[in-house]
Formats: sequence, C-alpha cells, structure tokens
Amino acid sequence: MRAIPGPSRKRLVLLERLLSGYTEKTITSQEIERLAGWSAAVTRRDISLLDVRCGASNGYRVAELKEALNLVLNISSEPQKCCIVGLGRMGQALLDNTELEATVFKIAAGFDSSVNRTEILHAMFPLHPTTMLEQVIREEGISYAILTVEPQEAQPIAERLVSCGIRGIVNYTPCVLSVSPAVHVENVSLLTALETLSVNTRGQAAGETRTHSA
Amino acid sequence: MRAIPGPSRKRLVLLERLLSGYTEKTITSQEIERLAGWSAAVTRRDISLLDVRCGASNGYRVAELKEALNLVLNISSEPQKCCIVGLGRMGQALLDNTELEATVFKIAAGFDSSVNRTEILHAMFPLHPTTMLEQVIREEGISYAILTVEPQEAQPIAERLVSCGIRGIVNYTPCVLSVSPAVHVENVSLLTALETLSVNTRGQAAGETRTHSA
DNA sequence: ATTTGTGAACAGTTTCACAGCG
DNA sequence: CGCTGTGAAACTGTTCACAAAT
Repeated sequence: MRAIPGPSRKRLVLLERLLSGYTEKTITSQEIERLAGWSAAVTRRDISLLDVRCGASNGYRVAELKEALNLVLNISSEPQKCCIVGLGRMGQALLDNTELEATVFKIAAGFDSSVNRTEILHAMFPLHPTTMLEQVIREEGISYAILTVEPQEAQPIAERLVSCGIRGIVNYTPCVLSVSPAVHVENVSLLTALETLSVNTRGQAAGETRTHSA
Repeated sequence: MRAIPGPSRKRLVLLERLLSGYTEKTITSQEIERLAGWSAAVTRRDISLLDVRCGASNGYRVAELKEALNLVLNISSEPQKCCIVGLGRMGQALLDNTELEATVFKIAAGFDSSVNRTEILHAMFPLHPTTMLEQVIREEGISYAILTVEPQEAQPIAERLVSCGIRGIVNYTPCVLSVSPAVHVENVSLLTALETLSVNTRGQAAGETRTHSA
C-alpha cells in the first residue's frame, strides 16, 4: 500500500471518529461532506488511497470502511501502550478518562517527579517516579507518551522519551518540542489551539471551507 | 495584507510559541529549522507573508518578529473572551489552568448542565447552568468555546454555540462536529491525537521531515 | 438515476538557487 | 561571507467532469 499524504491522514482519522458513531449500513461521500465539512471529491480520493473499492452507486459499506480505516490507522491489531508523563491537574484528569476504554490504546504507566503524587494517586496502572521513565518504557514496550508536565520540564523530558524509543508524543504543554524527525508530535495545548483559532482568516485559502484539524 | 495559507498558519502559531521562550536578540531561519523541525526555506517564506522585512545577514530581530506574529495571529489587541462548556474532570482541570495567564485569552464563563457542579466549584469567573449558554455568551461577547462535555452532548451543544455567534471551538471530545463553515474547530481530544500519531507512515509525504501539528 | 473512481486540469506549497544586502 | 528574500521549478493536493458500475 502507498503512503498516505499528510492532509488525507488527518481527514481519515476524523472519518474513523465520525463512523464510530454512525449507525446506518452505508454512507455516501455527499453525506460525509455534510457531516465532516470537506468536499465529497476529496473524500472519494482519500478513500481510494485505502484499498477499498466498494463498487458504486449506493455509497460505501460502513463496516468495510471502518475495517480499512482501522488497518491504515494501525488501530486494528494488538493493544498500543501509552504512558502519561506529569500528573498535575491535566495528567490526573486523563488518568481516569474513559475515552480510551473501547480502543486499542491502553495507558500502561504514569510518571511524576514528585514521589508524593505517585504514591497518593490511584489508577488502573502503576505510577512511577520520573527517574524510572526509561526503564519502564523499555520494559513495557510503551509506544506513545502523553506529555502533561510543567513547561520548563517539557523539552528535557521529550529528549528522554525520544532516547528510549518512543514513537509519538501528545503534547499538552504549550512548548514547541525539538525532537528527532522520526518522532511524531501532536500539539494539543489549549493555548496553541486558541491561537490557531484566532489567526486572521480574512480570505481563507482554497479547500478550507471548514477548518478541521486534529 | 494577504491571507495566510493554511500550513503557514499552523507554523506561525508554533513559531510564536517557540519565540515566547527565546531569549536571544536575533534568530536565523536555520536556528528555527533546528528548533521547530521544518526547513529554513519554508520559514523564510512564512515570514515573508508577514509584513516584516528585517533586512538581511544576521537573522531576524526577535522583538520585531514577535510583534508581527502577534498582529497576524490576532493576539496583540484587546482580550479575547472564552468559555468552558462542561465541567467534568477535563473542564475542571482547565478551570485553574495558569496557561492562559499572560495571554490575551481570558476565560469569562463556565457552563455545566449539573447545577450541583456550577454551585460547588470555584473559579475566577462565574459558572452557569447550560440553560444560560446563549444569554451569557451574547452578553459577555465571548468569542471562543472550550468544549469538554460528554460525547452525546457534543453535537447539540456545538449547534447552540454556533447559533449564538461563537467564532471557534476547541474540541476536547472525540466527536467530529458538524458546524457551519464559518466556525473553526480545533480537535484536541486524546483519542484523535493518538490515532493521528498511530497512522501508518511508512514513506512519509514530502516536506514532512517532522510531524508537527497544532 | 445515483454515486463511485479517476484522468486531466488546476491550485497551493515547498524546494532550489542565487542576487543582493549588511 | 552568511543570511535573507524571492523568482522559477518541482511537487503535492484539490477540483472538475465524466465513464463505468449498480
């Protein structure tokens, strides 16, 4: 299978999210346009990148689409282990988040530099002092890190995460992380998001009828 | 001034974040490449979209760059009002978040459908039952909403937010919101972010030496 | 009749390469 | 000499429009 271009990747993730709550048997590219906000043509292109060809005329079979999406998004096979680094307000809010319950993503560990916190807090998975970071990530085979530390810790911790082979970081800090090109970073801090919303958009660029980014 | 193309917008936001913690007087496009992960050439293009021309030779003057970025990101002038809708775990974590303290973004109200919560919780700004949503947003002139409600509430609340003229939504739910093209949505749910990291990237698309998205 | 899948045209974005400035 | 700023080229991504499929 070919590599999926950047913009399509983002849309395919949103399409997976969209279909997860969709109960009809089939869906047309026009219906996706209505629900997701990007053009039907672009959806047909995106889907043609998958290896699904559901014939024609009555739209895509939802079950088949979901399967193909799970495959390309890597969320079909084994569980994927994550860890939370930083157990302040935000980290704690994510601790008992039910959002990942029915998914392949499993939180396997939590870290904080305050031993106090790691001993007092309760979770469905073990909490460790940050000194154990490298050891636990390697032993558990953790792929993704959720970064919820204080800003001044963000860059040094990111470097440690990269050094022990993490594959991607969900960055809840407003810092820009300098990491090896091999490691993916998703910036999801409130401030970054608000600034992105706030950008002057007098005369939007083509193809951007609706701004929709993951 | 011309409209800023989509990809440049995202990078300019990250550049602003980057410079906020940068103490040198000047910065070169090569230094930005090292820190942010995209090419120096693309940075020079991005900056040329701003109306800064800082001559040549010893890099950009950081102060001048910051000013131009604040202008184009709309974060120079008056405070911009936000509200939090949904005061569960995540909403509460954002309540006393210090992240927005030194910024133009001010949280002006919080909403929850449980009156219990709005009465028990403490914040620097008033908390209201969700029934008051439209009235408070209009009266306060709130521009942005931070959506931290339960998934089943996400779409109906989004529609109410749009109907009372909100300009953008930071979406902490894993739902794809169907809203008018005029309203921007930033999807920052943990699940969406993890799925984006997880996408098969054997053979990345060009220009994507590092994945960096807001 | 409706909707997919795709070649071809178009539009947007990045890279290259270098003239010109400090 | 190093670095910016930018034409021009290369490339990526989107839209159009229609033949094929059901």
